[in-house]
Amino acid sequence: MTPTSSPDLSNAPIAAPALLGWKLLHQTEAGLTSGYIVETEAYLPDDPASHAFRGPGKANAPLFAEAGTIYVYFTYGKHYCVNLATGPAGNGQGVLIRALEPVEGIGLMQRRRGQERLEQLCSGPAKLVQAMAITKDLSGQPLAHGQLWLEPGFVPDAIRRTPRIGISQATDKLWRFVIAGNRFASKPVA
DNA sequence: CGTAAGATGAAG
DNA sequence: TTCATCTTACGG
Repeated sequence: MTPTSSPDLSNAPIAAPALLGWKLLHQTEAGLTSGYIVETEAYLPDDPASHAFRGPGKANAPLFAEAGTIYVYFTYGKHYCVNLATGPAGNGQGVLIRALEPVEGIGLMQRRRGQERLEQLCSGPAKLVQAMAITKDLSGQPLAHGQLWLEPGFVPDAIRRTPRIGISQATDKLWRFVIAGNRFASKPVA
């Protein structure tokens, strides 16, 4: 099976595993950084753990935009995380990008993170945002070549599903997707 | 208005 | 296990 030219973002639980293996790229003045997506989570409109659950607000509006819109949120007083909106416009759902396998701009990412080990560079939703220097300015914008965009990578041979990390509601749903055995995940799974 | 809790990470 | 440190949502 070969990668298609764009991932299926029609529905979060489909998009989340479909995004695994895709390369996420970010271009800044400092340089290009990129990595293969190795861990994602799906969030749905009627999902109490989702930022979209209580309807559109100031910060979460991009989740209700058309598929492929970038949603960057701030949390815990110091961290940013990045999502891609999925589903039709008006439907609040998306996929949280939780970990990357570093590919390009590794030196730049190491400097931004103050961290040498590749396994710790992008092994968490806020880590990869820091490594790639993704900012809230991108929230609400579409994926765009030369800014933040996706390119085909590889097709994972095995994907594991687990409960999502860091939530207190809907913990029974298996909406976290990880490439089996990948050592760049936030919490690797066999 | 005041306040609590949050899709986290790093240090102790 | 604790704490940093800010935004938003919700209660009074």
